[in-house]
Amino acid sequence: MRMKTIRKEEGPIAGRPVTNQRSLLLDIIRQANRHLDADELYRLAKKREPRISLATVYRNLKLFKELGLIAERKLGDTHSHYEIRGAADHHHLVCLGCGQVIEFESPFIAKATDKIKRENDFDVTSIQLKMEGYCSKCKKKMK
Amino acid sequence: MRMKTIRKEEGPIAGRPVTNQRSLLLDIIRQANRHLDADELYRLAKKREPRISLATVYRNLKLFKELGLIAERKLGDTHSHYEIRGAADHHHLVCLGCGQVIEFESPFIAKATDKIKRENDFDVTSIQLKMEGYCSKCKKKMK
DNA sequence: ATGAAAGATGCAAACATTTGAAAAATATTT
DNA sequence: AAATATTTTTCAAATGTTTGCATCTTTCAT
Repeated sequence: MRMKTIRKEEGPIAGRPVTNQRSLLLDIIRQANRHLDADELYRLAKKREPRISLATVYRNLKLFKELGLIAERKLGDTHSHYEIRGAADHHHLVCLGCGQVIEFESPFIAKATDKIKRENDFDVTSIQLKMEGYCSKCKKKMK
Repeated sequence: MRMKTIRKEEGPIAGRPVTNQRSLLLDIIRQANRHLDADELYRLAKKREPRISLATVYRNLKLFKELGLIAERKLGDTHSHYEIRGAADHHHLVCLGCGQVIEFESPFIAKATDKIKRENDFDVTSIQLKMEGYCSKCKKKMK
């Protein structure tokens, strides 16, 4: 029995060369059930592909994001985290006082997105919504 | 007639020391009717305050953002732009193919924000919403 | 299979932003 | 008005991310 050939259109990385580095990176992100940052991903990848470079990690993160496979999270000031993009998009509310992060979903946002897509005939591959401000505790402290 | 003393609570930079650098930076941002990036702001500020440092620019941009005075825009990959925050919040739709940026407002987003504020008793000082994807032209090109 | 073309990788360097620490400025208390 | 406490500024160094270029790999068409 012959192996079935995988044509490019069928793979998740549509129309792009499938390199070892590329599928390794996507594998790692898929199997990690958490937010990873670029450096964590780089160190995990090095275990199986020791010559991989950090630039390749960044370039592929950018590609995966553009293809809508992962979501980039910029919650703190210093660096981004990445995670597999599941069915429901969720967003973040960040308190500038104590740093707590509240995740939320919103049917209003989903509606807004649909409308935007329709009105502009756009194929939206990623949504980044972050609201910042002060939670009730931190509000009080500041008075 | 005596000059009226300005107490800190009355100024726009609530409860913070009003330094030359700080008010200069806010002035420049106010008078520029466009998105400025950190480096542009730095060079403009240097004309009036030659010893100002880039670190001060960044630290104050961060402060102004937290106070809700300006909005940070992360439209490209490389660096942020900043603008005075007007009455109506607007958001951005970025095409990853051709780079065009469409600004939009949405009552759905406003509703979502209100709800989030109420449900979490949060004081929201900034909203960053960016959608990325492919416009109708770029969609077709990719086939 | 083979060769040409397109695209990806690794390295090093550039760029953008954040941070620690000492000195300076501003605000508060006496 | 002086002394003290608080916050900001500057400089330099560290961190995080992007990019140019030469080389290598994958894909496509024969």
